[in-house]
Amino acid sequence: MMPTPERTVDVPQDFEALKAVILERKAQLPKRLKQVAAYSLDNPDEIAFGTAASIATSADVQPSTLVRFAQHFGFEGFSSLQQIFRARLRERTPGYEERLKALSQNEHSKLESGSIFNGFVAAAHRSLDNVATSVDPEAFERAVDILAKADTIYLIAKRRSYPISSYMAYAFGKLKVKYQHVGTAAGIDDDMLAMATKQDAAFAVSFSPYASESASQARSLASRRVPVVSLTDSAFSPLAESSKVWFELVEADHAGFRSLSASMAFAMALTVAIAEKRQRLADGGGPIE
Amino acid sequence: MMPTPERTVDVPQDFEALKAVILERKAQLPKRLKQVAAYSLDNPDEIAFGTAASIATSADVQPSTLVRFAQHFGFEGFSSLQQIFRARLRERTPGYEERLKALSQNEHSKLESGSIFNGFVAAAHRSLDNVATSVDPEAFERAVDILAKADTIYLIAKRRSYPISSYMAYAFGKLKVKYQHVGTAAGIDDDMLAMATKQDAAFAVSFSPYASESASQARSLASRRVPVVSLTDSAFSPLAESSKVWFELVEADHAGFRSLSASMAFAMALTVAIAEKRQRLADGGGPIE
DNA sequence: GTCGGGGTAGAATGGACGTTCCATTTTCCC
DNA sequence: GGGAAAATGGAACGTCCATTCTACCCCGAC
Repeated sequence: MMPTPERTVDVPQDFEALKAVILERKAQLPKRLKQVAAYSLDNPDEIAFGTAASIATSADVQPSTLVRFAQHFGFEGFSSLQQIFRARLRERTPGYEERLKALSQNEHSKLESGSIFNGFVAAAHRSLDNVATSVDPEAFERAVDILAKADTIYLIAKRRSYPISSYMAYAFGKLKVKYQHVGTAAGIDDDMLAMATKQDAAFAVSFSPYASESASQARSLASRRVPVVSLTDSAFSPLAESSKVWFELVEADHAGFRSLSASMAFAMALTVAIAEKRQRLADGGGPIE
Repeated sequence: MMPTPERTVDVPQDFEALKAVILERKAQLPKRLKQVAAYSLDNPDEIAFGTAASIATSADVQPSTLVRFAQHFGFEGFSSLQQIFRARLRERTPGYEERLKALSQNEHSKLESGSIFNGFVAAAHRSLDNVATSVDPEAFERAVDILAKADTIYLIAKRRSYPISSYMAYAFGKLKVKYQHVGTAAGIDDDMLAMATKQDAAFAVSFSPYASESASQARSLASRRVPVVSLTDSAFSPLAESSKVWFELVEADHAGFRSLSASMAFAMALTVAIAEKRQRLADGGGPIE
């Protein structure tokens, strides 16, 4: 009989390790065990809370298969494997709602401004969460493509959107990407835009209530076949119709003041992605490929 | 005998509701049940995962007390109360690390720009998390106080910080707070600042590498007893020494590009808090109180 | 002082749980 | 195609669980 104690050393001790091991050995697992492997990674919460019997039914295997599965990975039985799944829920970093709730319970009661501060942080978190799922990566790729190929990038933004374009202007400067910042000094904007050609491109940002200037400038550029990429907050935005690619980005708000965090993160990502693509186009733009 | 069905209507169905009910009735609970109430709110995870026996030991009561506790709140038995605690963990919004990990597993492999995008969103989240804990609410309160009492607020920011002050300028305009935006057109800045008096105040933003102008402007204002509030990224910032209140805010970065999300959220909160305090000062500034 | 009733502890109970075992089926190698 | 080894299904088992029940205790009312 083989002594058991030494086996315990390489048993996964946390969920990530377990997941890695399962994934690694999944292919070589027998049919039923593979079934359990798939189920366990797809429904970790069920494993954490369910009973062997209920999980077995749900995964369409026998309870004994669960035990064998656990033992295959070095656990003593199903129960000890289940501990890993429970620990995962215990230790999971709490959602920011909870973190901020905890925060506001501590600080907010002390000082009124604290709640304002927490409110904006929370709104920013929500916005970022939203943008992470709502931006279509393919559209993003197309936008990067258009702007990376442009000779000069025209940045169009007024009022609330202006901080975004001014960041991009700063970053483009650092990254040596040719740009024109439209919206700075009134009057010369249209003259500036009149010089744009098909070889250029524009990036326009406008949120409701839409600045009519931005819309008409975008329209004018589009009519002269200058490609326009835009960032706005609604499909009905006047910018959308003039744009080759456009992104809908709804910022969360606190007390009616909309966050800019998601737009900012988007702008940074776009800026860096453009610069990076330019780099590659410049390097690979020669004879090869 | 009283029919049971109607009792089920006011049984708490989620953790928040349960918590509220427990808190509400806690004071009037018998000794042992109060003990359980305290334990359950302090160790919700234990309730979720433990067995009645283990929880009873840990809370230093009898298992039967747990059952009575559950029944006191309208549950059929301890197990159904436990479901509430389990659901709480199940439905807890996952940490954004997990969300983004999941996201990047889907999208990133498809498109390279996706990873840039996700990276910036993640950096922004991290920044926000950091700022939520690092900003001292009392310092924030003092900053609000100084700036709310100022006649004119001078906004000082260059380069990377400029988008932040330009947002504040926009918002102050909307909120009818008198301000001067320093850093727009070169040359007239110092003339503008020369007009500042003790009745005014300044808000300066500068991150490393610090713009020497911003530092010297802040120093000049401070020497003339114009109160300065500043936002910077290090205790060694030249701004700190000139400031009555200053905030250290370290932004997370992705690929070397620092986020602006936390600074932006901070700026928004400060702006709105100032405006709100001004409102109150104006209203309550009269005879009463 | 004792009576009554809510509160509690702890043993009793019945059911469900994880696990084990073995007969059967499947897989793969000779 | 036969046979051994691995994999599987399903029943059996002993344990531990949540719950119930009953006796006891405490504490205020009369």
